[in-house]
Amino acid sequence: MITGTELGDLLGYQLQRAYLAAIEDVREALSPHGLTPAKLTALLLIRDNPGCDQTALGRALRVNRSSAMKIVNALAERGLIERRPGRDLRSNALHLTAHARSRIDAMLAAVRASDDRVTKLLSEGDRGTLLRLLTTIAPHEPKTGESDA
Amino acid sequence: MITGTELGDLLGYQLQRAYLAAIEDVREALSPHGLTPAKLTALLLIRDNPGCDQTALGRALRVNRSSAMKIVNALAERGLIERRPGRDLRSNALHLTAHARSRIDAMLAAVRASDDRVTKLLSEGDRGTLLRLLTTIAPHEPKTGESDA
DNA sequence: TATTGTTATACTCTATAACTATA
DNA sequence: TATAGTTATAGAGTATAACAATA
Repeated sequence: MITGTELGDLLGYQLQRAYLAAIEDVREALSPHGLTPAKLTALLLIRDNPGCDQTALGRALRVNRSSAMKIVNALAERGLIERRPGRDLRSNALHLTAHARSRIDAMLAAVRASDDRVTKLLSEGDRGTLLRLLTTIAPHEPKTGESDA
Repeated sequence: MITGTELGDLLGYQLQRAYLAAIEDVREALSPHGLTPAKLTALLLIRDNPGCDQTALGRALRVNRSSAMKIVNALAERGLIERRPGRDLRSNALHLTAHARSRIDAMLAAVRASDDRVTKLLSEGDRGTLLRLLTTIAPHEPKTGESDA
């Protein structure tokens, strides 16, 4: 196996390696549920913000309206969300279906089990520290706005 | 801005957010050098493993031979690496060009500056801790092997 | 038989741009 | 004029599958 001596000291590089390990694990963990990690994220955002529109969802996911629509379409096709009339005639209000509500706990359990596998070499304290440091790097704040046309 | 209450406690989710923040920054930092982060990683791996072949490079990058070739082609087209005769008539030995050697320090400086920007809210000690925890999650070991046909 | 490089092809994700219907 | 949703199209990155040359 070839390696890079200098690479290991680069924080961005280690961040990517850890991210790739985590995404691979969680993708596999969610595949029996028929969802990708990104689609579950969208589902959770809709659950926590019932009635939000597609544009706001896209902003939270950091994708543009066109990409947000593909995700919403996929979730709607699977019967996990529905588009209801929105605050005006242009916008949709997104809501979970009863079917999604009955399945979302199992999906979250799969994600938590994946988190545990990925961090199995860390102590409980280290996990908390890691979560804190990562949250410092990418806080939960509104960002610039969409770069749409 | 909509947010997910439960999302912030998921380590994989925070890992992704931090990774996306970092990759966006470093991609911009490297764009004046005409390289993506993945291509600089390949360049560093070749520098640290002169004479390696494309298959070994692909394994280190966790992509298959076909994808590795695209990266090698891109670096060769930019005059940063060259294919020399390898250990047998099937394989290439990859080497940096003098041109790459003259530029790689500036590229690394750009990456380190990006690392600093991304972690600007962390103390020096926190940066070391983060690097250690991330390395624990994804150690530098040989993995399974390529899933090629 | 297995391996290296290569090519062709397809799939996923995302972006840009334009259109429509509202506001 | 601006906004929400939609559609068509294109680009980047990756994967699979096959082939030729070599081992």
